[in-house]
Amino acid sequence: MTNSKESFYTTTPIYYVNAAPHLGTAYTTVATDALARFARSTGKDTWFLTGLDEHGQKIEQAANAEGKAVQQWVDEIAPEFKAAWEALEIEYDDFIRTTEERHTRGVQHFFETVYNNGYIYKDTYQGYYCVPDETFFSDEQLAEFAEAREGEGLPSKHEDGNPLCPDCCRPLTYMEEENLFFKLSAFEKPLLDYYEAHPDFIQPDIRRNEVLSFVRSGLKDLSVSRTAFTWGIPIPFAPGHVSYVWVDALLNYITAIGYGSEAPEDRELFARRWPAQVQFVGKDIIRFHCVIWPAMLMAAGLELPQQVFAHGFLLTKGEKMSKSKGNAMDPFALIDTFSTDGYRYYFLRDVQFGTDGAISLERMLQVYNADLANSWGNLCSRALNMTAKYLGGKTPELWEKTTKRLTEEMGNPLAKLVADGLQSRYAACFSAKNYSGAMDVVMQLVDAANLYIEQSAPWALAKAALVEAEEAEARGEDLAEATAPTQADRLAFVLSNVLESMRIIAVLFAPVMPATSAEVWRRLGLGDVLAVDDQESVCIWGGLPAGLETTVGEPLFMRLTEDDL
RNA sequence: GGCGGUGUAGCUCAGUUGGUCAGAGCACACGGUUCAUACCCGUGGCGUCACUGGUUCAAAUCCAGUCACCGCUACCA
Repeated sequence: MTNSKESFYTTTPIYYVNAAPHLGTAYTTVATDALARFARSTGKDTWFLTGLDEHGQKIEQAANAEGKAVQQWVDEIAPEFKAAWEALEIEYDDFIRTTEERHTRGVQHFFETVYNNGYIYKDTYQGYYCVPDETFFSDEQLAEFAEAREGEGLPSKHEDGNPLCPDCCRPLTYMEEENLFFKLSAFEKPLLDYYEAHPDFIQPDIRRNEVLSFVRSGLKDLSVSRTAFTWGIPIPFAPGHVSYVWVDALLNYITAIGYGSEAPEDRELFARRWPAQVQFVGKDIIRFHCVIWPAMLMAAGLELPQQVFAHGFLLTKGEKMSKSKGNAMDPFALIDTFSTDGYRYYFLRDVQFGTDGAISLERMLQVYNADLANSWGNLCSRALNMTAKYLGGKTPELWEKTTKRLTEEMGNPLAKLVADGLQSRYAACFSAKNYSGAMDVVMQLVDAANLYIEQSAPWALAKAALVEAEEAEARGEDLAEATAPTQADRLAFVLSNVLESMRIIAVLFAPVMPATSAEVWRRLGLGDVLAVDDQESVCIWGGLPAGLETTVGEPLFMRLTEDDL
């Protein structure tokens, strides 16, 4: 443990095992992974947590429906998620499941602590309950439904006087259930004060505003225990009660890093990791993460995470999916077509993180071909080919020798672009979770490198160098002793600039496209592992050593056509 | 109903505090080039900046109103 480094703890929500990994969960997880990789590359002591939410009535029912023991059932599902994350190159540091002992212990510790702090009390939950749907409805929900029904001239009550279920229109039953309640209402003011004092706590601002207006409208206490089923974490001081799943689930963020454990190493770990720097959530669960979660932490006397960042939804509206070829928007199918890196790039590049984004196969194909196959992949191809053809497959030896003179003579737009704050612009985008902007910054260098090749025409320099060599030989001169730069020097200069750009591009693309960046690293002769912990200095122009053996290799990204979809 | 947001080229969107702000990328068309994955480079848009009115020497950019679309308005997760 390198305690001198700054700690960076980031999380995804834990996913409910009731549904298989899908586009949405993959989106959150990829975004978190990219940020974690970026944090590592800037030297942060990074910890990336993801996991599974395995409790609750639905899980119990789903397992029962298949005639399996619940634990066995969730044990069978968990590997599906791990396989999905592996396919997406998700480099998590810890994977927590809420059925683990460390989690149970932490949740129970939390309940006892908050109970002792006076924020939990026993009361009766009263309300209308839909037996077939197994759902309680609030007075507000019923009133809204009744209004809508009456607006259509339909009855909102059954003959027996009970209201009808807003979901299924069957009559509801009045129920009473003894529950433990969390005094959420007590935190209305503290939360508002906290939001006020920490404007970045909830991001983007749109979500922050939503939360603000919600909390300002008043908070009601929250029922945090259930007695109707048993698949949950037993509450120590309330026999027969299990934790409400959301309370259980939210606590994973701290139980995974030692909360509730008396062991010295766990206490140390917790002290080091908490509070988290960034917690990613989908916009549908901000209330739990921006209201209930911070209130829970306050009640337990713990610090709040520095930021909860809510991303938008991926919309496929209007998209005619190619049903004939199977479920085209299944992550695994997309990875098969576009590769893991292509998948990761598309979702982070083409969708503004934080707002909803329209995605489609056609668009994905365009972005993949334009940015990855044509621009970045082809740049590598042409540069490595020319290096092999003109320079014998080695990075040029001239850095010290003629760089300065040739820069004065020919200019160096690539070095200038990099020196002009490229990496810092990129880093600023990552700090703002603006993945799209970060990718745009890198693409600027890719485009500039392709343009540079076109304008400096290494193939012409190669021919000129041959001519020059022949003429020198005819005169009996040795070009190696020439004082002025030769055409061969110019050729080497141009290609070394391109290769150096590729090195920096690979470093900057690595958080989003780890596999291809590592491959470019290998082809440049820089080694089998691309591991950076000081991105800023690694991205200073001129870091490519001379004399490395380069490899041409297969195209990084195969161009695709609609027939491939 | 209340609160909030959005409406800019075919598509996705940039446009800080009002004055080269009418833009970028993609897509499309044509031309050039050949190191490369039919790739790269260049050229091409008379877009009412949703509509109306107002403030100003000057508004996509501020104000008012209208229209359209969207989000939130708590306990399945």
